Amino acid sequence: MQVQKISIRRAILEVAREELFEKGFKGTSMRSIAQKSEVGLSNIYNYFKNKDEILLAVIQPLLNAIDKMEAEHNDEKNLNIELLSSDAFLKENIVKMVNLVEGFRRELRLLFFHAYGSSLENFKNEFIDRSTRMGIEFLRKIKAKYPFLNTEISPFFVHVHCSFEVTIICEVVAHEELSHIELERFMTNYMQFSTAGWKTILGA
Amino acid sequence: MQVQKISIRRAILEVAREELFEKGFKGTSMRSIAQKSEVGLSNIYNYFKNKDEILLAVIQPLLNAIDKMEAEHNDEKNLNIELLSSDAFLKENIVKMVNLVEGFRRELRLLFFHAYGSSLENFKNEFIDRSTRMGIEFLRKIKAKYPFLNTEISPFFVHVHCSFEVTIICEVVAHEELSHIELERFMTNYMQFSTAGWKTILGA
Amino acid sequence: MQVQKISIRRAILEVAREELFEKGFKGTSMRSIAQKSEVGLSNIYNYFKNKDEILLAVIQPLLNAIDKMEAEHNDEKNLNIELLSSDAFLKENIVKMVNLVEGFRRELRLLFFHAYGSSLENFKNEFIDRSTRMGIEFLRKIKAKYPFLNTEISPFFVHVHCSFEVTIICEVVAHEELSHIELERFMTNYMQFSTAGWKTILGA
Amino acid sequence: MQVQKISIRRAILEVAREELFEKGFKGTSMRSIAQKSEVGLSNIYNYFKNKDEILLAVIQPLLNAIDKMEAEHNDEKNLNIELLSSDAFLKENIVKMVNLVEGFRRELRLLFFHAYGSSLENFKNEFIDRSTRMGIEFLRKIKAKYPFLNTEISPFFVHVHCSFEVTIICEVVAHEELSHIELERFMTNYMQFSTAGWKTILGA
DNA sequence: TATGAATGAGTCTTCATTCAT
DNA sequence: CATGAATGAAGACTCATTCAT
Repeated sequence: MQVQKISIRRAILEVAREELFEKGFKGTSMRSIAQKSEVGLSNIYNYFKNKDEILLAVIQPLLNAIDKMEAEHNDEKNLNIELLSSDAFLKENIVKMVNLVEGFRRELRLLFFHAYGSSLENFKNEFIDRSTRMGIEFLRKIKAKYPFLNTEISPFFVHVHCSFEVTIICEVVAHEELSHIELERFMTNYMQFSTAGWKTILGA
Repeated sequence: MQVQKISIRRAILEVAREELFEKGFKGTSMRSIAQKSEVGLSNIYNYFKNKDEILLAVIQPLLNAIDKMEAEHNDEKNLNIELLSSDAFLKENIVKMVNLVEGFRRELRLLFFHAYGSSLENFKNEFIDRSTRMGIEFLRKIKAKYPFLNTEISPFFVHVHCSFEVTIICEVVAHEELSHIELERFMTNYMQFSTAGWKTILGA
Repeated sequence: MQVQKISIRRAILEVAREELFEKGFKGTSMRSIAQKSEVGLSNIYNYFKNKDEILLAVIQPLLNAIDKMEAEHNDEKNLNIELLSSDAFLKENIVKMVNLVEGFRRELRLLFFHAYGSSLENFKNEFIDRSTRMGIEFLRKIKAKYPFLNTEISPFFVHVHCSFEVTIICEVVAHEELSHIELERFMTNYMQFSTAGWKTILGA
Repeated sequence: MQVQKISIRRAILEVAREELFEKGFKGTSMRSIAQKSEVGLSNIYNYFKNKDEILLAVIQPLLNAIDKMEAEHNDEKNLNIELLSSDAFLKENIVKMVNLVEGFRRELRLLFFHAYGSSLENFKNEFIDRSTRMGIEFLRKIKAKYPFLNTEISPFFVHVHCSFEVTIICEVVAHEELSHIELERFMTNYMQFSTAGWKTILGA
């Protein structure tokens, strides 16, 4: 019973994953999930409240990974000026992002590009807003620790910067064909660009 | 006669504009346009071939403005290293973008966020790709003119950079509430950031 | 005025011909005729009562040719037993048919295959019925002239035979790719077949 | 449950049959089927993928019968010259056809005359083509067995002959009013006609 | 004569979800 | 827990024809 229940749930999810990845949220129909998973259409509703919840379940692992990343990012130990402008720090960040992409490419594509019509439709913006708040808070704390820094930075600039980071993720997700070497070159360019930028802005 | 025809076309378009701005392409139904404009549903098809064409008509002014911007941007006279790293040049660019946003905020929102299902669904990506090609070409020419420059820049970085610019537009579009002064501050920050970044990368 | 009227009528017809030949009666829309002939949609109704009448006008030349053929076929001078079973007579008939096809291939295709929805939808059957009546009458007369003949022939057989002749037309129409030589061979076969058949049946 | 499903499917089919027989494929609307069968319009789509599939279901018994006839017709044991020119063989064939008509009159009318717009639109031609291929093959084999026969028969004549057979079916279908006795007389005539024809052609 | 505008009924199909059993 | 049946609103688009001017 319990066992079977789990196996059916899994069957539904496996099929739903493929369908969602392939056709996006709107393009995926409950019917097709039912047929391909060989679970009765209405029975699906015994396992998931609605289509949206299926999407959530499919995306959940990615959501967890993102949460984890956010938590780490927000860690107090990062409150360090040397870290901030060091290549290592930046590199760590970007590598994290790339890892995320490589671990969850299809989920990210679904979440960022094909969640139209679902409750996650605005996830990207919400994520950016969350990051922005954290970024501003971070600047506040840094200022407290290193008073000589210029932190009179436009909150909207922080916002846009967070949006940039998501943009990078999106672009890497979208360009599956990128070779590893091309990605390396990009990262080098971006790090130089970004480090120089931040140094100038912070007056560090 | 002629007058009336135009007036009805206008009536349809006005209603369609509102509907599209409000509910996006998919969310807008021909029925609702017909009802609200008090034009017979089938009669609409005497004025527009299909729903997509209505969207096109609504978006056209924006499309024209974008074309114009692209053309200017691509102008040969910009092939100048001093311009490139000058605040003035950058500022001009960003101001153009902001103007575009202020003139076509709702159209841009429609085009970039709610064109799902229409022929303009991929406009953003196509625009970025176009910009990328132009950007790479620009770097090639600049290199020819100033051989000492480092232009070994990852094409994907150029791509991402173009994507950044679109991101800025999107963010400004999305944040209607931004005060002019906050916008100014953002622009200052961004220009510093960006100029420093490009200088470093180009080794200029 | 009068001149122009005729020229417009002609313009409509020319376009309609193409459209009808290409897409059949149902597939041809008044709108497309209007657009391609550059005549106002509603103006067409000043020249033709409705879509059906356009079809009639297009088909008219063929209808005339068929009428003429029917008239000849029914000519008293054919009331001759030697003619009946002679190759020459048969050959004449079949050659007439082939000529008809070569002169009006597209019209025939339209009339026989793509008149669905029009008043000519049943032309084929009506034509066959007419031919049948004539055929039966012919047999009656022949019997009067040559009493020894067996003319106790099933009326339905006559009907089917007429249907066969139309079938031949249809098949020749449909197989545009037939070489002349292949057609000749077919005609030889058919004439042998048919002559032998009729001789046996008539007991001649 | 299972019972009801079948009963509803049957209800739909019964109504659809009548409608299709009465008004043809194009003339039959899903709406009318829904209303007359008292099944929700969209519910119909739980039983049939689309209108075409309903037609298929209605026609299926006929299709099976035709398949069976084709298979028998193609049987090796028919490869016999005596059979070929014997009345018995011909009679068997034609009787089969007449039986088919009497068993499936309305289906045949639907299939041959009113399937416009469906996937069976070209069934008649496809059937004739299939028969033609079989006929030509048959002649080839017969020639191998009886080398003295003239089998230099125009492929197009074979084609037309197959078309004739279908024509007979069509005509019998169309003339419901035919008495049995009239049909018998027709068959006698046709057999005489046809036997004489083939004998002459084959030089047998 | 000519035109643009209008009509209105019509087409098939899709979908997430719920209900009764 | 499972199922088949049902729902009902919604979707875009087509067409021959007529009307008012």
